[in-house]
Amino acid sequence: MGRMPTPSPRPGRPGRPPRLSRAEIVTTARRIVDEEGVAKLTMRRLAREMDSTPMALYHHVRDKEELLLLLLEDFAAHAARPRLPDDPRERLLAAATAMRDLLTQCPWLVEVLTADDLLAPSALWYVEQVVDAAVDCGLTPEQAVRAYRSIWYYTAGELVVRAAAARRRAADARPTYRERVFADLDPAALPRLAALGPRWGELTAEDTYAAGLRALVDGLLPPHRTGAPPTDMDDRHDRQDREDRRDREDRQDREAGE
Amino acid sequence: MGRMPTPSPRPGRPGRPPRLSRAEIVTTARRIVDEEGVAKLTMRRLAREMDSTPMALYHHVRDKEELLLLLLEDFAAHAARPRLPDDPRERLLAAATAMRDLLTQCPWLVEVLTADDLLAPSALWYVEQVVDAAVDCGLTPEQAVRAYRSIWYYTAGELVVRAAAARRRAADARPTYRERVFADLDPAALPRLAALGPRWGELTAEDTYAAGLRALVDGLLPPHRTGAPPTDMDDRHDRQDREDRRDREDRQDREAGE
DNA sequence: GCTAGTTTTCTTACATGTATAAAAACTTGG
DNA sequence: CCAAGTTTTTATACATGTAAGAAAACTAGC
Repeated sequence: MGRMPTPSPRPGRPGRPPRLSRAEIVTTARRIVDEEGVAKLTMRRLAREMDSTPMALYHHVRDKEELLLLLLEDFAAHAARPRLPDDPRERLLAAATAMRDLLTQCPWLVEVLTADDLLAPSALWYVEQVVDAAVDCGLTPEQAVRAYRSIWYYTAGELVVRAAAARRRAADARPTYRERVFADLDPAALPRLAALGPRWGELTAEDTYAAGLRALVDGLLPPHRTGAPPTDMDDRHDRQDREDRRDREDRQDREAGE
Repeated sequence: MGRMPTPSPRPGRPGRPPRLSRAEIVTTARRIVDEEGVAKLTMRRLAREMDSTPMALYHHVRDKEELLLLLLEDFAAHAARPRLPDDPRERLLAAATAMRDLLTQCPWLVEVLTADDLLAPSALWYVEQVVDAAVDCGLTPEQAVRAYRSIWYYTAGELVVRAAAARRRAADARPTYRERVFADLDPAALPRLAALGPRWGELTAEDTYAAGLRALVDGLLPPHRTGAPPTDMDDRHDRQDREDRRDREDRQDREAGE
């Protein structure tokens, strides 16, 4: 089929003019993933969809992993960035949560997560917000990076584990291993787990990301200096508005345009 | 080659007598991994090593993933379990750290981690210890399980990310993507990260597992109720002997036999 | 010994990611 | 128009996990 190779194939350029482009590849890949799931995205399928050959793709993309990373970049670039609270601690929590929400929507992420500890360039915005908020909470830049790393480990782990659990559930409920293991626990050797017994399943199904994140952040940041610890269990609405809030808002507004 | 199929092939059993066994498969697989790395462990190679065919393996093992899980089980079963401190908080930290140390030694783990949120049966001992310690710290069993899950996410994430980083380093230092991304950060959009700049690399190389774990546990457990925090930094020897300590020790001793 | 049933093994085949090398489609300089 | 150089595409090939089904090697009943 006659597709435009690319609006401007750079006229004076030597060599065979390209019929494919990274952008088109990513677009097509995304369409396949959106329509039929990431499992259907194979290099051959993608090539066929573009009236090309598998190996032609490899001149635009190093390997499939890079393709998935580009997919993530594309997704992150087009995602709306949330408005973050002013209080630095809440901002940190919100940024981390938003990052996690974003990544949860990317089914191809799991295969990329095991391959790169950082994310697509567009996702770095979230990293920046977390680090910045941590500094505003009183950490040094170095401590803030370490704090971010801990949060990232926690987040990445949650994503990987939950994605795996979902995949396993999808693969028509095979009662493998794990179920068998938990069926016959030795109460003498593992009393706590045996006592939990069948409830383990429902407990691990809970979404505890937010609670765990809060705990982690509690431990990472210097102690709260809010008024009365016992009474402010849910004072997440009272803005303390301590510092340079305006600066940050300006910055955010400028970048929020997508 | 004439190998014993298995000492006792259950004499009265109908059907073709097996030449392979799970145990032998796991043993051979482990040898290959130990000698030449997990990359060399393929179903074909494993079969050849046992004078068999790839598909014969599939009657003893559901798929390669289960094989890797069995490898982990084998490893965990033969690993020495550490003696844990008495203070429940320190015990929790020690158990989690020991678990992580164990898993760090399993190069095949990364491919399994994305597939199962729990581990081999033998590794459940660590889970039990963490949950038990958390309960001793004052959490309800439900809270303890949630706490364990948070710790597991953190631990799994760290393992996955670090393994990926190591793999990337091994694949002859290709300056892909990530490096390029961090080379040209926009200081206006990402001031914190840009300011870190080249130091990001060294900071992410640090091993901060212990610190992050401590922070997480700090946040997960109810506040410390030790007498004078500054003075008893290392009172891990003064047994508080609150509860059934003897029971636990007995239990531990019994199982410590490798 | 023969047949039926059962369990394990083997043969063949397919889809996948991707390495290697050849071919194609251009540009530029003669 | 032709030769050399450059970039993209194609053809072919290989290793991998594993599905499907045939074959082999045994036991029990006749």
